[in-house]
Formats: sequence, C-alpha cells, structure tokens
Amino acid sequence: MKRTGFSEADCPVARALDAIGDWWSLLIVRDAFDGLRRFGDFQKNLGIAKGMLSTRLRKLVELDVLELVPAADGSAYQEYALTRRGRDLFPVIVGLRQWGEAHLYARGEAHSDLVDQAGQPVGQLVLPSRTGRPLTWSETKVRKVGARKR
Amino acid sequence: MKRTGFSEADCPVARALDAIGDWWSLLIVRDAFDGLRRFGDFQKNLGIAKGMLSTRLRKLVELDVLELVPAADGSAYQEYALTRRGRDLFPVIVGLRQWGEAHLYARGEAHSDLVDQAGQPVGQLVLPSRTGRPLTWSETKVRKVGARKR
DNA sequence: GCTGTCTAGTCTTATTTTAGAACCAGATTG
DNA sequence: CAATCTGGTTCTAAAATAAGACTAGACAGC
Repeated sequence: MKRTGFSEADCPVARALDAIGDWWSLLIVRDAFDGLRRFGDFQKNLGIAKGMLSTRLRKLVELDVLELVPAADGSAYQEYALTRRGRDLFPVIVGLRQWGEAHLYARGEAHSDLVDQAGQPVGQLVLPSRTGRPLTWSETKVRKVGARKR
Repeated sequence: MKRTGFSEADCPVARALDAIGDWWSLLIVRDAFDGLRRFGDFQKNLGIAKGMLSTRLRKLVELDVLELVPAADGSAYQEYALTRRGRDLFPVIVGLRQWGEAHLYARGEAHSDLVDQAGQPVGQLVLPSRTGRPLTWSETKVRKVGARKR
C-alpha cells in the first residue's frame, strides 16, 4: 500500500521525518556536509542504485535542502550544493553521529570522528534552556499548540 | 532487492540510520519521550499497522532502545520503556523537531512545541568545541580513523 | 571534427517492504 | 462465565527498492 505520510502532521518531528526520514536522504546530506557535490560522487560513495539516487536528489532539491549550481570546475555539468535549509540539518546529523558513536561500536572499533579546525574532538550536543542552562529530556515536555491531535 | 544495510559502516551516522533510520522507529521513540508505553497507545497515536508496530518494537527492544517492563498499573500486561540508550536519542529527536519547526511550517501554522518545566520555550541545540565555544558546520570536519572507506 | 569515454541520468525487472484487514489467544471486566 | 480489551500474528495487494541495461549529451585525445 502507499506509504503513510506525515506532511500534514502537527508534530514537527513527524513532518521532518516525512521530508528526510528515509534510508538515503540523510546519508546524502551527510555526504554533502563532507563536501561531495556531484551525482557520480554520491553514487560511488554510497553504493546507492542510480535510480534511487536520482529520485532522492530530485526530492531534496524540491524540498530546498539541496540546490543545483553550475559545476565549480567550469564544466557544463551541475553540482548539488547544500542550501541554508540543508545546512540547518547539521545538528541532526551530529546527533545521529554521536548516538551511533556512543552505542553502536565495540570498544576500539574503527569509526570516523568529528573534530574542529584544530583537530580537537567536539563536545556533546547541548539543549539550552532560555537562560542557557543545559536541559535533559526529563526537564522538557511537548506543548500542544495546534488544533488536531499531538 | 533486499534493502541495503549499514550495520558494518565505519561512519556512525550510517550505523545509526541503519538501526533507527526507518519511517517509524523515531516516531515510536518520540512517542515514548511523550510518555507512551503501551502497544495499543503507540498503535492508536501513530495510526501504524499493528504488524509494522510489532516488528518495529521487537527491533527496538533487540537494539536496547526500548525494554519490556511490567505494566505500571499492576495488570499482567507489559509496557515498553525507554532505556538509557533510548533516552540518549533525545538530541536527535530535538534536532529533527527544531529543523521541522523552522522549515516545514507556514507562518502561524499550528504545531507542537518543546518547553521546559516552567513552560518556557527551549533554545536551539548547540555543538560546543572542547573549550565550550559553539561550533557551526563549517568549523568541523570528519576525521577518518578506521581502516575502510569513510 | 571524429571517435571513444565520462557523466548523469532513465527504464526495466525481480525482490522486499509496507499497509491494511482478518484472525486469534490470553487477560480483564461486567 | 460471557463479552470485550490487549497485544499481538497471518494474509494479501500495492508500493518501494536494488541492480543492471541502456542512453543522450559533454569532454578529451588525436
């Protein structure tokens, strides 16, 4: 049957997942953060079928997460570049990275790592309160503002 | 063909998406953060097919994101509770929520909102450097430590 | 400026996943 | 102790995915 959609949901989490919550989209965005920009580069790096990649890139462009720009090397080809909206996914990617790093690797198992410009490992993501105090999950709740459920 | 897997990937983002990056898992976890614990509650709230939910819950328990505990009301039923590993997904959910909120709603459109215990809206997720300075995407890079690609 | 190769796709097909409904066993309620 | 609620499992049709064959236009060498 047709896959369930959440593009109308009142919950931003549901809407976000509806937009980019499939197997490939966030991996494409991750690669874009790593500097990949060309169709062939994504295809080689991810090992994704070209048809899938084509569909996904088209959707990401439609969503204004990526945009088509003239190739940087002056050729007639085009490249996929992150938009502002795409760059705003940075915390999501980092969150997944830190969770995966913390819970999905055996001790000593090789994995890539996020570092700052000086090569120093970055800290953990922090959710600040309005006053700047770090908040944990148990100190927050979801307030329903809309009309419908959730 | 069988869906591609990334459980062996060197990149923690890929491994995390392999574990919880499907349409439903993160929505189930979101609901768990909102306090839902029973099969029927998830099923009603998400409108998910029971077969899907059953499969997803089993996988989340296997991954140790959720665990089965005796029902809080003393009945013979069981409930699904977030584990430590599940609670650590909080920043991921919040990241998706903030992105969705910022980019997927028209001005004034109703949506749910994350607030602290005093009812104050929370701030944006922050990625601090080791010294505590907030970092943007352009100030970080991925260091490859493993043997294989990415 | 012709030929071969590269890029960026589309199309086709087999297989897997999903949605939705029907069904069922054990627990709980009246 | 009969009806209903809870928490599933099983079945089927439709949709998504993977993988490879195919193609049009760009580009590079000669």
